Amino acid sequence: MFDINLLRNDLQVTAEWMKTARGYDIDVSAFQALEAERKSLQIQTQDLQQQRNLLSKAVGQAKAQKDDAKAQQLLAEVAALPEKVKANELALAAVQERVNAMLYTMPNIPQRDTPLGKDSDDNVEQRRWGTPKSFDFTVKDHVAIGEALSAGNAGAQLDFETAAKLSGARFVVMKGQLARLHRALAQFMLDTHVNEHGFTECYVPYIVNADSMMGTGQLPKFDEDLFKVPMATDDGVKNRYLIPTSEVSLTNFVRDTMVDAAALPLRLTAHTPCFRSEAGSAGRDTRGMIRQHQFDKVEMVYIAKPEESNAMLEEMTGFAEKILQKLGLPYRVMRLCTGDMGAGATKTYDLEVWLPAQNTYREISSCSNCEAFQARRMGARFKNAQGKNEPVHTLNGSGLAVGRTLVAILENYQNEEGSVTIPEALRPYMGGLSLIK
RNA sequence: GGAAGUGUGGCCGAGCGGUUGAAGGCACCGGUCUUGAAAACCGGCGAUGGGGCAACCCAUUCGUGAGUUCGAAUCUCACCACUUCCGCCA
Repeated sequence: MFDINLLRNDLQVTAEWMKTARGYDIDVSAFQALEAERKSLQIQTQDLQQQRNLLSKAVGQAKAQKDDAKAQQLLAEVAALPEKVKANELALAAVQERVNAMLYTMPNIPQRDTPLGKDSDDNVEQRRWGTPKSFDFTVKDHVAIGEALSAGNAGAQLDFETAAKLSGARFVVMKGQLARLHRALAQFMLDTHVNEHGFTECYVPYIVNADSMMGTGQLPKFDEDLFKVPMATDDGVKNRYLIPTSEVSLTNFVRDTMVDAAALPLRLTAHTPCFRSEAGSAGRDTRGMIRQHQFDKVEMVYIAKPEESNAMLEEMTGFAEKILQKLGLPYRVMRLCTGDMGAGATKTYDLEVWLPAQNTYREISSCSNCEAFQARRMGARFKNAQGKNEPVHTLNGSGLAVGRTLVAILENYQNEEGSVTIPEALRPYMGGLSLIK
């Protein structure tokens, strides 16, 4: 949720930056009018409430003193008040509702040093690691490689046809060693984060309620990207939602809680499937495993103190890079420009892995500092050094997207005769196997 | 699915329709004592929002939402969550 104090205290400057960075128009005069209305209504309402409270207390006192005449007189005096109070309360709630709707639908404010830009073309490269291998044969893409690998009498190791029969487009079936490689990747990532990076491994629900989706910002604005699960309750059917990322489950751990300051930063990780309807991306990446309705991801979430959150973003990004390094996959780190950042983020690094068949780098991880945006929505706070309650900062990043990592391994480690070499780091997870063929 | 019960501040826990934001305890902060610490003792201590330059004042808040009432933590209804027992079950 957008910080209302930025609008109250620094409206012009905030509006200008939001326009420049997000192309988002804050209606300055509408906000000021709404604030003025809220203010006068609130003062008026509270004044009426006070009158009612004082008179009611007096009634109690009179009755305690057995002064019935006085009590009757006071009762006559209050009689008209409750109705007025009620009317004012309703009007105030309506105005506050409008203010909230505004704050809940606004994207977060990017950090000031964010590179300006329209889309991914304007992202700024920070560094590269590894050198793309040169092949002395024509490289195949992961689809061709995987479909040519045999799982014996079960058919191809990578099977989109069967997946389409079962579920439709944008799903995949993996079999045999490829399925095992997929599992191995998730195990390897999780183990690395837990054993070397100090994360707590978590198992989390894949279906969450609307409050959780609201907390991390998927709702109310991005409803159409979510898969809904109608669940019967005593008063009808209510939607729950399949998680589009375990960021939702992990970050909402701290919803409505006072987090112990001494416990910060919290480093949480989980391996889960992610479900995305991919509404509006018809025609993009239709071939292969790059863009699916269901994919696995190992997620990293931090709950941090405000003063350390940017440093934690660097740390988290480094941990994601570590996975790629261990797998020997060339990548580059991009600082996202204003136009390419997600709505909740103030600062984001994307990791892009080299895909030889596409002859380009493709996103495999995204690490963001959301600052207090989600924490304000969630009511996640801690006691700061001054003893005041303050929203925590939340960060999330992929560490990594498992499906896309599998794609990168198939393509970068392919051999001329169609086999795929298994990176050293994964062999312990593959029973010592060094080659898929 | 059936039955019963519970939901109060950072945590535990008391609470009669009336000056109850709510006893008590823990934790925390300040102080006394001590070479230092602990213990003991004294004092302070919820949150959110609003008004005010400020001292301060006001409103809201006892799972959530409606309702009864001049007045609700307390009464009524609905919902949510949790606990226990029974049934079913990977």
